[in-house]
Amino acid sequence: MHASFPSQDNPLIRKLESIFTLTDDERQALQNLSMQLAVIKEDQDIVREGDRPSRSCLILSGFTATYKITAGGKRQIVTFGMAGDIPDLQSLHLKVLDISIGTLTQCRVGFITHDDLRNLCTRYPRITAAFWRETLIEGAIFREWVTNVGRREAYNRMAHMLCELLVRLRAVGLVEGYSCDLPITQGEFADALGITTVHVNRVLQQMRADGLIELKGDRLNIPDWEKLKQAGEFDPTYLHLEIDQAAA
Amino acid sequence: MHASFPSQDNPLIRKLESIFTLTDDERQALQNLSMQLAVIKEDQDIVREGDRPSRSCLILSGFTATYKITAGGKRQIVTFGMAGDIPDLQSLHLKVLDISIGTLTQCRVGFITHDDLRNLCTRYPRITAAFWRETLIEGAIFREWVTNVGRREAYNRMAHMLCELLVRLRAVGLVEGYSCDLPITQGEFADALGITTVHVNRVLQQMRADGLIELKGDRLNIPDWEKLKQAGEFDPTYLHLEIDQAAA
DNA sequence: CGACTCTTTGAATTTTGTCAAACTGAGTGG
DNA sequence: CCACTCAGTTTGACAAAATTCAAAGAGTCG
Repeated sequence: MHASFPSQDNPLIRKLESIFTLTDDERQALQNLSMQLAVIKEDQDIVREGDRPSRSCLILSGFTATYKITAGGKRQIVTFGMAGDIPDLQSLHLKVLDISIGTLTQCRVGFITHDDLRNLCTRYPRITAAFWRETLIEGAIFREWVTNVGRREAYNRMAHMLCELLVRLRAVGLVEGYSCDLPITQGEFADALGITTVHVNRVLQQMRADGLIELKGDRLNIPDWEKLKQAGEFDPTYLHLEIDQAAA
Repeated sequence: MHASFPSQDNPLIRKLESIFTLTDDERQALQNLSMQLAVIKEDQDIVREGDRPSRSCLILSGFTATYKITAGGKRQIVTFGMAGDIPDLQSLHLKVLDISIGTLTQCRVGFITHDDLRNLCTRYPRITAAFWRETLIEGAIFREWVTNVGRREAYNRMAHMLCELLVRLRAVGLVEGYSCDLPITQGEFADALGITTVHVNRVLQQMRADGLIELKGDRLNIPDWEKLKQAGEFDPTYLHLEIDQAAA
């Protein structure tokens, strides 16, 4: 089964080109990568901690959360996944998954076997480098999250996270101006920020009152990007985008 | 300039063999890797956020901290480095550093040029995989830290970090029984755990009173490993060691 | 013996969590 | 079309965890 996106609308290619310069050959090879398409309903786990998958999962549309459950039963979301991401690419080299990945919305995904990925990497060493780079950027995002959770108060922490989401969404074409769909509940933000739902709610209200955000239902609008960036102490360098789309 | 360790005492080989199975050829190639040796005093930065290094830094002995400084001037340590680690291996594929790395103690290090690393990877694709795997494990450690900082209280957070340090040190042969050198100050723990020095102090006292640890100066001893593991909800899976050295 | 860094202590304050309940809005089935 | 359900949001009062500030010990090094 082959994905049949025009190259421009292939989320994987679009994503990789936001962090790496591909040749025509490489773009074509990625275009020809076979994947098993699937639609997964919201609030379903795609993979679970402890799994030993033999394939990885490309997100074509929708949102996922990569998370851990502590022994005490608390959930920590360690990153959000969006179109173009392969949130379990690590499983190519780490046999046992140390995280679970669940959908926040209905998602269209493409499963790519590790064998196919390995073949692709063998034939195109620069694609190895591109994927490696992608996992390194993912690592950079985790580092920033450690810093965000460890060293910022809830208000600034939330501001920072919203900045990151906007920039990452813009890199894959999912932002119009300073507005985007953001189907993340307050409970999910809480699990990502390491605070409680109640506190997320209070912080969001304060941010609305301060004119930093307009957030209603699944829709986010940022009336004052500079102010939000400042509140979140946000500097997009760690996202390592080829073209710095956060300049605006 | 060549490092002249017998293979068993080459920290890089020892570290890679704790997470990957090397052939004799590959071991030899790593053994022959040329590096510029240096000794760096304690409390010195090796590299700084914003740098664009053309080489990476192998730690031969001593401890480092990888950290960020927030706009508000607070420091967050995102991981500790020890013998065998290449804490800025990422710079091979990410041009601009998003973190700084400083020494906690005097360190012996070996600088390896990116050109040499790239040549090695081209000639030995399995070494590419080994290095990639190493960076993926580093990513797994960041994920665990996000969870630790986000979802555990200070006491359990500290217990978890001590467990991780012991297991990682054991993997490179720096633990005798349940004792090791641990030249990390309370202020540094504070910056790693996302709490204050004062609070670190109170937590450590409580842990001592509970019989979880004996910590004096640079020396850590763990009289009751099971109890400490339980307090930290520690499961070493995320370290992805080849031989699970935490089983004991 | 200073000079220093690191550790320890106490009291007051702030941030965040807990608990419990009410409110809102979108969908469902009668 | 309305009552009902259900997930998500909002509110208030109170409690717990962690911070802040300030100062006093302890240990090490020159």
